Amino acid sequence: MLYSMRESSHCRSHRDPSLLFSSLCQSMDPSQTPSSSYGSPRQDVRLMTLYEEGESDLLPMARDRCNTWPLRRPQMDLTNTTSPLIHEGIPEERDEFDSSDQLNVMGLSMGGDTPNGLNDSSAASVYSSSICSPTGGSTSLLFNGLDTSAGNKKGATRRNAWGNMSYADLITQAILQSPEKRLTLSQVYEWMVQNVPYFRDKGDSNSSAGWKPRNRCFTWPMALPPSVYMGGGHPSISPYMGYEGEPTVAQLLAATPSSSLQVPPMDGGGSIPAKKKRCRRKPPDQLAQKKPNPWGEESYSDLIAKALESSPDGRLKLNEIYQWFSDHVQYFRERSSQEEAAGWKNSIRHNLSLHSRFMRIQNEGAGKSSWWVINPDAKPGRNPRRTRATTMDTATKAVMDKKRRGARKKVMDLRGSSSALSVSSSGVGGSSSSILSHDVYSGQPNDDSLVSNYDLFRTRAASTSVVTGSSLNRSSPTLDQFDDFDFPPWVDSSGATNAVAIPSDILDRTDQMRIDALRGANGLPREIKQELKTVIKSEPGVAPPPSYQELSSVRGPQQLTQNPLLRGQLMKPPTGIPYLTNLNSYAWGPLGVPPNSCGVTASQVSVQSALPIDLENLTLPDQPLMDMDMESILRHELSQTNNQLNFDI
DNA sequence: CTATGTAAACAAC
DNA sequence: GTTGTTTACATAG
Repeated sequence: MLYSMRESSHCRSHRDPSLLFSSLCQSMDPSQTPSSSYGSPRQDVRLMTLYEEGESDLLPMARDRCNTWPLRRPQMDLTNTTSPLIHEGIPEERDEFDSSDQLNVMGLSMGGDTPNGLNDSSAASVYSSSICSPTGGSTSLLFNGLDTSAGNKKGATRRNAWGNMSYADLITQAILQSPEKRLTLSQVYEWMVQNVPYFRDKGDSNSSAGWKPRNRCFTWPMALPPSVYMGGGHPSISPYMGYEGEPTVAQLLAATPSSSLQVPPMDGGGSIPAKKKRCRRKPPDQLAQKKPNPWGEESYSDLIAKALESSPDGRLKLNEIYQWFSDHVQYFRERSSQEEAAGWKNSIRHNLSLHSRFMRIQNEGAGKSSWWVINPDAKPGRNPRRTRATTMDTATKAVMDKKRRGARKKVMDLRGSSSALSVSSSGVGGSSSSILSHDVYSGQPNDDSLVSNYDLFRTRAASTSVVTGSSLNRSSPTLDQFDDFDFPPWVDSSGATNAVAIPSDILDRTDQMRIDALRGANGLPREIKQELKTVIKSEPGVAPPPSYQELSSVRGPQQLTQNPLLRGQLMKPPTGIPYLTNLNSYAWGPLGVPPNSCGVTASQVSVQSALPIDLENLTLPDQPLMDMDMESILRHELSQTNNQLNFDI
């Protein structure tokens, strides 16, 4: 019961009345009181509403972290409380409460503001049955009239944050007051919100959170002093960020009802709160401002982009981005305290990670934060976000399944026709296209397929290992979603190599894909060159170079296509790499773009110049990425594995 | 439906 | 604690 507040309090609980109690109880955190709504949730001691209303002699115990009320007691058998059925009650509700007392206290604590009153001191604890609504499938909670509280009455020595009434009593009241003596779970919730001040304060519209307290919302303004951009001196700041004169959002918000701003009403009375109290909700008067955010029109990603663009190097570390926000946007400056900034900093990080518009470049040295840069291949304006795994699980996965079936069939056909599909590999560089950016996944070989596939498969592992190399262990647990994908034999289900291992030195040297290395391709250590020769000259099957998939698993597709640090002076053809000529011999176009550009090659080249040289060469395509098909992939792999396919089908 | 904002879990460092 | 990734959800358009 104590765990997974978020999970069990989600909408699921609305469908399962058995979760009512757990949900309700999980939502009870005595540390979350209105008076502490802007404090740290981890602060320990709180004054509860009731105490603030005159019973401060009954102070709660200080505790580290408690998501329920009351504390677990030793005699409780938690195994029986993890998912109590509603008709069973829960231990907390069974033992110590005097319903009459609670009701009286309840009436007192509610200050008489309950519309229907709570004067029925005979109300019993709730032991309800449930029936399914024939219409909406919503389950109604019925008060079945049993009063089992008689044997459990003890002194009313305990208080809840909302008063002395137990949940059972509250629910009882709710049900008894309903015309039909039955309520759906959501109606019970609503009743709570409307009739109990404590819950009213917790009536966050995020219904999945129930009354899970969210006592911090620093990203949407309260009624605060004027919030304006501080864009002066920064030409990248658009005029709207502005400056003076026009009424600010915050000013407009000053007259906003607190219910929409998560300002806890401390009066404990009267007003029926808005049902939806998501803190982001814009007050009506702000809708007319056409400012989607309290700081202005620009999104986080827009601002991040501005920050990066305003940087001399076009790159910033995370904390520098933070600082830019604070320095240039008053809204964020006004929320610079650690606690207040947590929200918008989180949003910044979220946006950085989420948008293909941004790229992370591993900084040198352990413990140093990365550089963030604008993805030079990002389209102007909006760029796609990564597709979420849920999408992957549904439509895309269906596409993948279809593709996979086709691939299997091809493999079987190939096997059947010949075990020796003779080597027709185009050589080391001939199969450099990434499976991750191949239409194997999307079936939409249009211009967007590269991006979309990248987005789709920019997992944590891929994206992290993209540039860092050494951070391969920083893998995403969500890679599990690919468990069902038949990785090629050289790639195990987690994306790592299997049948054909990546030479460890190659993996290790992906660390060289760092900002410093990106500044020039000259001066590569002699030993690396030698390794390069060794790898490249290796015979297939003896020391096969990593296939495109392997490298993709290390580098990811994005960094195959871009390296913003090579823009400008860095976007020049690599020089002084004579040993590349046989593999990297394309002519450079006038803009440093190889003539065989297929839309991604321009930045491919730039990346290659920044890679450890062996990796660059090993991934050089001498045919456009998009021209690869499954058959050529298979042929290539046959050529690289002594003509033995080892698909684990 | 998409874009965005917000919150949070989680992992690596 | 910071950084980074990801998921989930709410809201606006």
